[in-house]
Amino acid sequence: MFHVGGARSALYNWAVARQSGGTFVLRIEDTDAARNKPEWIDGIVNALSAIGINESDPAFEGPYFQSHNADRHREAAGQLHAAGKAYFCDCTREQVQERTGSQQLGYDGFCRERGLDWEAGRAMRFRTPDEGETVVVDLIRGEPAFPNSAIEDFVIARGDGTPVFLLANVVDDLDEGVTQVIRGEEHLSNTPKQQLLWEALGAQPPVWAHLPVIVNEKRQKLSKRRDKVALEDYLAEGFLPEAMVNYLMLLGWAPGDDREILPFEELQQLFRVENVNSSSAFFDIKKLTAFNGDYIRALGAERFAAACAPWLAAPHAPWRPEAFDAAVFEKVAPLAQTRIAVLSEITAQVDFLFLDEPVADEASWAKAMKAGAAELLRDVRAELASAAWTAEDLKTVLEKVGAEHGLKLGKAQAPIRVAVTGRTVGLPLFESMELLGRDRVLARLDAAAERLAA
RNA sequence: GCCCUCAUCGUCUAGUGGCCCAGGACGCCGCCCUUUCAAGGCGGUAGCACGGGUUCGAAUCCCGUUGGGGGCACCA
Repeated sequence: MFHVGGARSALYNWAVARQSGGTFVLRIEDTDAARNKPEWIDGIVNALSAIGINESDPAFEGPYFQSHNADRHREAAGQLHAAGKAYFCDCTREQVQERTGSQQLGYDGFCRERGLDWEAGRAMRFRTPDEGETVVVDLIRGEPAFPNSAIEDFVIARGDGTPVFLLANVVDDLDEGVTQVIRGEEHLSNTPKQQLLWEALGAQPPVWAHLPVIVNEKRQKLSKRRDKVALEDYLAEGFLPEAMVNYLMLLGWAPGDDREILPFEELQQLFRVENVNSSSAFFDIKKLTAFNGDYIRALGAERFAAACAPWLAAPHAPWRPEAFDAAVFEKVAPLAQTRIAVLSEITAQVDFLFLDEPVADEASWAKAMKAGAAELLRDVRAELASAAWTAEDLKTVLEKVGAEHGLKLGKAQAPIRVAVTGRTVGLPLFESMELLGRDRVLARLDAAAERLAA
């Protein structure tokens, strides 16, 4: 699963990398090799590729697993210990809490001067400065300063000797020559720790850019558990990658002029990390949907048909596969194109053309089949039996019969529409009837009349 | 509890001391167009969290208050 927040970070990184001639590094950040599954990389690479971040591009570096660099992580831990910048500690959580008398206070530095040697079960802690402050250079937030006294001697290697994520990340970034890190705001508090590590390892920390988190309607950070956050899910539902990319780029940043719908190429050039907003942003599915509708309407006939294809076949399509007629679809496609905002909606727009019987939408039926509907249906049916069969002719017929019943076209078409398409709203009626053909239209009118009589 | 951070229409944002009695977009409402529904066109609704400063002048700078978010693991 690829998180939309991750997609936005990736897009921003990608834009910066391509602007500067740098590279975008894809790394699966998990220090535990046992947990690394090759499918993860495939899934993420596919998701990135779907939004235009291609593995084959020279700006793309990786992908690889962090755990593959485990030896280097250990080496760095050893280096820190040898330099006296880290020490071993055998305290348990309970012991620390007992000494400090608090669950909130962090580690008390008990083992700092004990000179413990490595032994299974002893963690390695980094010796943080007692005074001064650590200043983080952040392109989005300025230079937040963290008092060193508030940073406890944190663990950098576990009791089994394996380095933790915090250290592993620094070592990898350092080895790869990373100079700029664009990541989520949730990492900001850990940044001073990482910077201390960079410095202890004798290197210059990178410049950071901590993006505001993406939140739900309750203003909480989007989470897998309660929110729909998988990029793949949105794509699978019929959001176009281009629309998603456009929307994501604008979540926390704006090009500056009043334009919003822009191709990625242009957004990429206009993008400036330092102009990214610092406050959290709400993931607004309504606006995403509006963007998507825009992108759908801009599609050429061929691309639109191709985009719809998955929804016109099993398992999405409710009709028998052999009932689908591509030529018919091609004719109504332009009419349907302005009526859907998400591709999955195409099915309900055209289903009456391919279903043996139109769907029975009871609300529509109740709304349209009022008093007089039966008579109208009967008279229209009689005229239609011999009328010329073009949309224009059909309209003329209905206008005429409607007038005889004292109805304007808008009112008269309603029962016919429900009888023929099953719904009160949908594609233009006469064009639909023309495509459906006389036999099927008459049969449906008969069926409706029958139901009305019962 | 401690540390960090954020604050412009409901939402995403423009705005970096006068161009702003705040602009755009989504949403919502209305009108036009119209065979329904859309699309399209036109119009409307709605905001600088609060309180103090600084300044001739503040959405913009400073301080405070309130409210929100994130982090503080031998998780990543």
